[in-house]
Amino acid sequence: MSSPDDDDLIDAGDSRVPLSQRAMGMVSARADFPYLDELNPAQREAVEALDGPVLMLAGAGTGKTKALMARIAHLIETKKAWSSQILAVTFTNKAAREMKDRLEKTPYNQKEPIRWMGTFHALSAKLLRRHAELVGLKSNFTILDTDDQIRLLKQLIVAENIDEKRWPPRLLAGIIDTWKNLALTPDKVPASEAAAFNERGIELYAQYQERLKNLNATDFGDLIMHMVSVFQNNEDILRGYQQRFRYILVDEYQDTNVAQYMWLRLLAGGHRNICCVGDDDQSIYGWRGAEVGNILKFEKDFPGAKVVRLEQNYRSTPHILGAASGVIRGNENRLGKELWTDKTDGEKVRLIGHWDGEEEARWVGEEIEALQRGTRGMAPKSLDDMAILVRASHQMRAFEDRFLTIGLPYRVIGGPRFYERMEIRDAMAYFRLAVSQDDDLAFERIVNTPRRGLGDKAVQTIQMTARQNGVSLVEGARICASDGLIKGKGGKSLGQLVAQLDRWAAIVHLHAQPATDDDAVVEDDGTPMLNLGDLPADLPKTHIELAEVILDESGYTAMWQNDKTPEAPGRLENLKELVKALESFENLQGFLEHVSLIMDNDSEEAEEKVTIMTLHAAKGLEYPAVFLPGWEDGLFPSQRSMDETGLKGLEEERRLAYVGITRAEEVCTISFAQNRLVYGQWQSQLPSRFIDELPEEHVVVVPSSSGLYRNMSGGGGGPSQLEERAHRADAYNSPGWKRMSRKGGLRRKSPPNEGRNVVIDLEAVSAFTAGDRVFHTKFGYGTVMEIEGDKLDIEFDKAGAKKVVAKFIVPAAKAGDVPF
DNA sequence: CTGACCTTGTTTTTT
DNA sequence: ACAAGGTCAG
Repeated sequence: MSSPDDDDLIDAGDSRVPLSQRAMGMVSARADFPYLDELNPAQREAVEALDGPVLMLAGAGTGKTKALMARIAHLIETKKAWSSQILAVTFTNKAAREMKDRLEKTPYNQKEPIRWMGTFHALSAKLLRRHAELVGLKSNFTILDTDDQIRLLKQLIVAENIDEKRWPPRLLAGIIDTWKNLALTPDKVPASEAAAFNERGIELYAQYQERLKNLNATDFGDLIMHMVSVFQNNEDILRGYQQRFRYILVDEYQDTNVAQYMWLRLLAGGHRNICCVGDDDQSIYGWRGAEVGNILKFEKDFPGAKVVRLEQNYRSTPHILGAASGVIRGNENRLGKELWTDKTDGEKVRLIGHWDGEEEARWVGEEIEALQRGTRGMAPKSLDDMAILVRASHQMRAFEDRFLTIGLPYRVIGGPRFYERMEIRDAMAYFRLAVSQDDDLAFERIVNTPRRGLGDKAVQTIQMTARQNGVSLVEGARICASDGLIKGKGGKSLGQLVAQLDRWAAIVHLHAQPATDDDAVVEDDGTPMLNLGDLPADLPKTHIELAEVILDESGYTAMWQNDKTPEAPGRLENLKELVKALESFENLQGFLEHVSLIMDNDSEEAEEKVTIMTLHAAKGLEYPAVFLPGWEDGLFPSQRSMDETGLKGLEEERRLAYVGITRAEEVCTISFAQNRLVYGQWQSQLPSRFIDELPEEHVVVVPSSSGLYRNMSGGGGGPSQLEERAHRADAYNSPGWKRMSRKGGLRRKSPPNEGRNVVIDLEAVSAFTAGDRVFHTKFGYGTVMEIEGDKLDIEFDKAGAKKVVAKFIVPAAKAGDVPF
């Protein structure tokens, strides 16, 4: 296990603190600090204001990372601080890694890297491991993810005999999270909050915390909240860290929640050398506890704070900036900032209305191909330079379907993360058990995976036995197996499992060696250096081999090898990748400790692809060409957001629109559809109110094939906006539309423009006859058995029999070709 | 214990 | 429409 004190507060770094006074005299000629010359005046101001609180209001694309890097360089070059005295906080591992990479590339890269650079959670975990006992944990506590958290809550709810229907674990998890985001321990939850979920909620919260303590575990929220408690209740410890971290840098400050804010305030409390970088106009995570208020009241919280605005944008054309500014101007609650640029040329933001979502997707596909060829006098663009940003992930489907049929390569960002995948979590549960047999959650997860004939009943018996004897589930299982409490096949396989667990644990024990505390919060690249020469030859020699053995012996690998579903090969592939990831760690323990906090899977693909993702996922990214589809009231701004949080919600949606537009460098295309399939029902849509807010002089309306959207207005403000919207709504009440919608009825399967589709479908169907060999992008190869209407009955080689709409099918011979 | 049905709730997502 | 999660019969 790690030695938590190895670089504690009073390390060498602190005893030879470079006194600021001494350093001050040396800051004079700029020639000493050439990186300052690369900055614009605002950036330089932010960089040179090293002492005292600073708020860097950095608009989209204004070079805030550059300024941050320069600031770190400046802190070190002016000898204000050693790198070990700088605390740099980010929200995502990606941001932390990026910062680290970029810093390494600067010529001012310090001899030693900034060790205290990482996410709130990673840094908190690192700190909490040193002080775990103060909140009733051991230093090797495990960090549960959301899935574990919910399963635990579910157990609690069931144990308490509470109706699961009325109080779903997910809901309770959400409420507890909210409280934790506010740094409210169970004893501090105010009565007013309690009313929201009945007193029972607090009770359950307290029980849940108790249970976590017993499991020696934390959830994500705990990491921050526990550290706030530690700081609040232990002045000496707090003072130690205040002294150690002489300079604090915070990225994406607008995303901090209350608990994180307290965390920062406590740490910055002494010297007040805190520099927060953020953009109130890009605060889009209010729904998960982020407090825009934190950034809005910075000056009040840190009196005498210097506020620097970075407003020169290096990313987008003037029209794109103009459109974005026009939209964001609609928000009341903002500090105020206006982006500007040196650039002079560039196209206007394009706006187009479509008949329905399908047509929208088709049009975007064509536009992408046009951009690829080079259009409107622009040089050809790579697919990597284009992105489609949607409000909700279900919007992606239409694009995926379309791109699949025309063979346009795309990548979807988002979706389940690597370590959230079932197979990865299962494998990890095995590893966790090998390392610690006390891990009840892990045991529950894998006890019947692969199938061992141990269902609910058996698990209940094990749980009862464990509880009666006051031991872990593994011990309980051991008793059940040996005492024959579980009979037959199940009992036998349970005995086997326990024996295997013992064997793996023994091997882990053999491998055990004095571990070194690794300080790389961002990433660990320690190479495995095991010295296990004295192990019997047939035993796995490294943790990597052990992992393979575990997956093999448990039958887990075999389970997927025998699985016929098309996902199975991918899952096996993921398992291989997981084992490979072990290489960067010294042992299983080290791996497990870090994986919950740092494992991402952004593997770089070689092929050029269009990116499809949500607006949220796009924050911080930029693309030469951006498509913003689905700008329809109710979808964007989202109805739910407005219903739940009213004006606040609407303003956050507007910021989302701002984020979307400002992702674009050269080409920005906004679109909406007049009809959309919502929860299986056709709905007629109104263009988004944000469209009215786009200044006319920065927008050009593109004629669409359905031609229903004619008069584009500038949003002049005032009552005319409503009029305009109503006026445009007329387009949807045209005789043609009325006829369509009446004909469409409620049960129609095809969209209101059925005529066109039927033709296509029939064409598509007629291309096949029974017995044809065909290909489908998701199900693979198969044989046509029968034709029913526009659907084909296909017996897929891997995926079995399925009915598929003909247009998704390609003759096997030219798989990948466009079907029409 | 498992597979076939039925009910339910559908924004955004990190750690 | 559709996926996920729960229920219930074999």
